[in-house]
Amino acid sequence: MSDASTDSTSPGVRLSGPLYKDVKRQMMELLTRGEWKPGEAIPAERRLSERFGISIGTVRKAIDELVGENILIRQQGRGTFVATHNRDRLLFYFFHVVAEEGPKEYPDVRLQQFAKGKADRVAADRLGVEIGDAVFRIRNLLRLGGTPVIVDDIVLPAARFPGLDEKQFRERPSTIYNLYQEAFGISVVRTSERLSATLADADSAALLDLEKNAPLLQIRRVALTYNEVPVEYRVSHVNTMHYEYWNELGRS
Amino acid sequence: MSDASTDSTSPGVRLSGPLYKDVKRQMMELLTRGEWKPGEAIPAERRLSERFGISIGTVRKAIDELVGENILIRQQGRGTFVATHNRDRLLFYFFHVVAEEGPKEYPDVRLQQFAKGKADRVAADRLGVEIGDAVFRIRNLLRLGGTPVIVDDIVLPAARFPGLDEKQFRERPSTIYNLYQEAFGISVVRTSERLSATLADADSAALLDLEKNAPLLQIRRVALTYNEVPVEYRVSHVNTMHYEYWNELGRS
DNA sequence: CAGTGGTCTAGACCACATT
DNA sequence: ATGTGGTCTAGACCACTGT
Repeated sequence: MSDASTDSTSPGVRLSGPLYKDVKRQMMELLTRGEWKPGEAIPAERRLSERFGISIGTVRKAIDELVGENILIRQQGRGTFVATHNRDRLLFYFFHVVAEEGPKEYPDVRLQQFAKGKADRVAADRLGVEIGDAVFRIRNLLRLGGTPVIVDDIVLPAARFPGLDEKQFRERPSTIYNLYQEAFGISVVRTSERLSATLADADSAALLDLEKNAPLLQIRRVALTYNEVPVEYRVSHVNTMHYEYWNELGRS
Repeated sequence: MSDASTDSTSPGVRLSGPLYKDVKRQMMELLTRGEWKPGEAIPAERRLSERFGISIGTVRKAIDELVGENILIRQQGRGTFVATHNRDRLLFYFFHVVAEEGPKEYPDVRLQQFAKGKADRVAADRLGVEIGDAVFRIRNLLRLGGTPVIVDDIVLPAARFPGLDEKQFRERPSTIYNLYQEAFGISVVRTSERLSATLADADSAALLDLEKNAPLLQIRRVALTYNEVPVEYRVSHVNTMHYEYWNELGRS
């Protein structure tokens, strides 16, 4: 219990710095390797403290950080679970388009296009692949309150989504990120977005039931999984006539 | 030092729930009342644990939460300080307009207008005051990389900013939020923003050196101080030709 | 009831900054 | 050398969930 370097759960070597950071890193490896799967409970804190041969408080500190990054979820009396992508999580963390007044709505997603293609310069750069590498291109139209509000153009690196087909997108029971997680073991943990104002092109205008050159909010998003690895590039165009992009600053 | 209910630093009554939440609440009161001032160090953790008659770990947990809300700042070996508004903090937490490529820049702010007026319906609603209450209206033009990029229209409730005048805005040495804090004891802790796409009106177009009806990113921001009290309403219009609004989701 | 996470304690020692 | 926050320990007890 004392020598971590001979423990099967600790493939890495204890290098330096705080012990709880090392424990956190080891837990991340278990997650990345899929030994702890989304939706499952991880071992109890007491058990982990015994396994790692450390104090329970140190285990808690490691878990605290993973909970803070929305990778684990604590539930008093039940256990600590690996986070899954459900509707509520999407709505709470990743979907920031809201009505001017009233509660948050979940969008009605309709697939418009599904195609295989090659990565252009921008997508390759954002996804960390080579120009010309195989990608999937998906276009979705999102409705809120019954009217079309958002056009999503998604680019996925084909190498990470082997066998992805249109059917999976149509039959998706929950969110898109849930599909990535369930079917391909890819958990989106964080996204980075860049927003700008543009004018509607003919395509977007038609889909969103607007005049050409109407003002649209453009969102360019990169979705990242564990260890900051990019897995999706998405360009959204939002009609902000009745909906807006909501954001809070200074929370962390 | 042992009985919190007779201690001058603990005016409230211990009601229920976790002890550290109560300690946090008491520390918030000290901050709100100005007994702990921005830039100053608060008493050492050991001293606080003695003063409150509790364990040092419990004090740390209360401080942890305040640090997480950017109200206190820990510095190992030096102490724990009440957060101040300097350029770096603004840039890091509250200024999200960045160049498409390259590092973050601090904007060059130029005052365009300063006037006293009455709150309209929207401003009154956002600021939690009555329609017709006295307000200050400030217009700033912000330059990045030498060119005008943002027009800020700021509304401040006059009641909270007694004696504010144009001179203070012109001679401001640091950020606007620093002025609020230094001159009026108002610490902006968090902001809530709503973004949409609009077309430039004649005024904005002239200031930003654009054609009328050019697409602009509109940001409507409410700035909040301790306990979610609104203190500023601001509408920004951003030319996103060469700069964009940057955001990260899923961090917390 | 047993098992889980949540709170709280009372210390020890470490890393860092200042004097 | 002193004082600060940062880490880590080894427990106790509480609050909650499920059986």
